[in-house]
Amino acid sequence: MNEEEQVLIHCLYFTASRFARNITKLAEKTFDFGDLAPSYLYMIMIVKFHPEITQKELCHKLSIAPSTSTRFIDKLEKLNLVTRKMDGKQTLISLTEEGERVYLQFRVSLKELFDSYSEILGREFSKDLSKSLHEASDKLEREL
Amino acid sequence: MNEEEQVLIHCLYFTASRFARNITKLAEKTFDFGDLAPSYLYMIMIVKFHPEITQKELCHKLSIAPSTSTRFIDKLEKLNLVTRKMDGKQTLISLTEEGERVYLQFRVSLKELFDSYSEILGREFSKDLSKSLHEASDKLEREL
DNA sequence: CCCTTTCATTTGCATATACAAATATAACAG
DNA sequence: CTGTTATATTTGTATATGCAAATGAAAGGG
Repeated sequence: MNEEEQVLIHCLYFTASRFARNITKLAEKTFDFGDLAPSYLYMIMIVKFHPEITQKELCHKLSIAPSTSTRFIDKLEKLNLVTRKMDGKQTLISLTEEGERVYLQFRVSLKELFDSYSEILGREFSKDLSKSLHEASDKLEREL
Repeated sequence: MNEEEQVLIHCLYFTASRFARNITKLAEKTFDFGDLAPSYLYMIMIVKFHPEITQKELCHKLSIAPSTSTRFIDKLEKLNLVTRKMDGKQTLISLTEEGERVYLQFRVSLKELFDSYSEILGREFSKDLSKSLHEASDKLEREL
């Protein structure tokens, strides 16, 4: 194996970005929610489990920047999937009924996605990889 | 552990995107090349190892879309780091002398980045994770 | 040699995402 | 109660990235 390949295989930044692109492609194929990209659906899920969650908390749970969350919520609100409620400095987010419906569909798609990559990568391997990524993110976030 | 956390930890799409965001942040802190984002540097490295590589081959090695490669090369050419040579349908890319210099600096930064995440995540863990991601990407690309 | 098909690159357009600056609101010190 | 400080959100702006359509160039059939 030559030097180039060594670097490409061992650089976590490179392998992680590449893998994220590939799995995003798979997710986009699997989730068919019109113009809703996969990441919006995770936001919907978090809100489902935490009605009246603050925007800040949402950012934290999704590991996204506040500005990104503003734009996500703008879009979801326009689509009538969530509602904003101002509360002092904070903004509280909840699902609408339509949002609840989308959530249910999302759970079905999520299962499809899971089956889809499990078939390609192996069920155990996928599970372990996901767990490793989760832990690694937690550690990085603590340090950054 | 509740249902939400289960999903967030076990969905490879979610954990992978999140981790990619986090490690990108670290990479951007480490690589200080003015307005050159990390991904450009990988392109420079590939070209370093394969002078006169075709654009198509570059896309393949980096797992990026052709349009993305066009824009990357536009920028690198403008910065005088690579040259384009048209050859029939194809375009051949090579490094300029300035590009070679940037490559050398990049290698130093790459080592820093490696040390940086190794310290947070552990050397072996990082290596294994990177290898897993590499293999998983290969498998996904074969299927998609 | 022209016409059609094929392949590589580019361009137009759209989206996710971030950072920094601006804004809005609350909290606190005196 | 007022001025300052701290915190949450939004807005302006920029970049990476992709898809689909357009372009350009070669290759092959007649």
